[in-house]
Amino acid sequence: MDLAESFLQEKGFNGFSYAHIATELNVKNAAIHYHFPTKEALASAVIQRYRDRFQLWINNSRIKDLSPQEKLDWFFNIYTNTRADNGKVCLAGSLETEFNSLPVSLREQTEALTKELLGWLQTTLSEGREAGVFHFSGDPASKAALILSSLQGALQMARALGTNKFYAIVEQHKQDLLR
Amino acid sequence: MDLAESFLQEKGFNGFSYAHIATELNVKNAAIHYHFPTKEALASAVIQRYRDRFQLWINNSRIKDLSPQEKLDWFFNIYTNTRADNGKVCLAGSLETEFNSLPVSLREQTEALTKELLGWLQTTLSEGREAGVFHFSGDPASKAALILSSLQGALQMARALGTNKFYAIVEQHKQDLLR
DNA sequence: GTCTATAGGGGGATAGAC
DNA sequence: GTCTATCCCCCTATAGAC
Repeated sequence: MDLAESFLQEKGFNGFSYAHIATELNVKNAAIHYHFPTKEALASAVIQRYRDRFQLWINNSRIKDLSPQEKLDWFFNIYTNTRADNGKVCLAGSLETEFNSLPVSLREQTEALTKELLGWLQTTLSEGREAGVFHFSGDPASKAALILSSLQGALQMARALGTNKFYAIVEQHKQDLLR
Repeated sequence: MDLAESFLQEKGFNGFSYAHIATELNVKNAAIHYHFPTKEALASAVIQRYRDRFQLWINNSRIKDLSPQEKLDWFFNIYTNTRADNGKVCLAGSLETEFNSLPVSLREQTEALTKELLGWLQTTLSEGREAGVFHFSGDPASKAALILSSLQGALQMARALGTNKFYAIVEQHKQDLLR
């Protein structure tokens, strides 16, 4: 599952195969089919684990008790680390790009994951604006979608233009919010 | 080339085949190989045409003489129309997601396309800020990258969450700039 | 739980007739 | 310039031995 998750973020759903994983593990691809009968089942398990992990994080007091700025920094750092890790992209973004060729169960998982990321970000932005540390007009849901879409796009753009472009975008978001 | 361009934006480079195009045209795939010997050559021609088209647009007085706000609206409308057209995504975003599995010539084309989009957007943002109609702090290059990355991500996100989410992001960008 | 072997499909690309 | 026919590779998935 670790390898599948990495491949999903590095090559996309259509870009990796049982053979890639099997080779890395020094087993045959039939061994993987024993644990995950279909590629769809494998990817679904990976996304579910990813969602569970995020829920564990945001419900843990280590994150829950942070200030809005610290929460936002923590969130941005997830993406910075994703970029640093072999130029991976956001799991949600990767799946959305291939959405049209995805099995239905994976589309649902992708939708659920994206909504969970957006929901947490929206709440954090609301808290920060009420506390007077974030400044933006309009609906927190829209601002959250703007930021998440930009982070997804920034990780992709960094593949063509380099990591510095990604950093510039993150810094611009901070400036826009803290103005 | 029209079909290849559509497929690139709907299914990605690895998501379409000669057979798909041939079927639509009621010809055999060998006929396409006569005009474009490799898939790489076909995609490269499509991207080049896309770049040339964009250059024609921005150098045409119909766009060149618009106000900064009108230019930005025109640019946003390109993406709105892309979304309305079968849920396509940005060509640059599509290619960046599959960047790791792309032939070198296509990586270079992707990089060039992205830089051209960013360059025009940066210039337009600069003009608008100098004219006092756009408000943002920091480097126009960073703000341009933020907006472009968000538009790319928004088209992808709309596949999972619907067109309204895309509209909300565009409106939020306008509010952020015109505040 | 992993192996060998293989079925069955799709893909990019080419040869040679017309 | 398009056709038929085919090659060869990679893919997902399965059957059955161990």
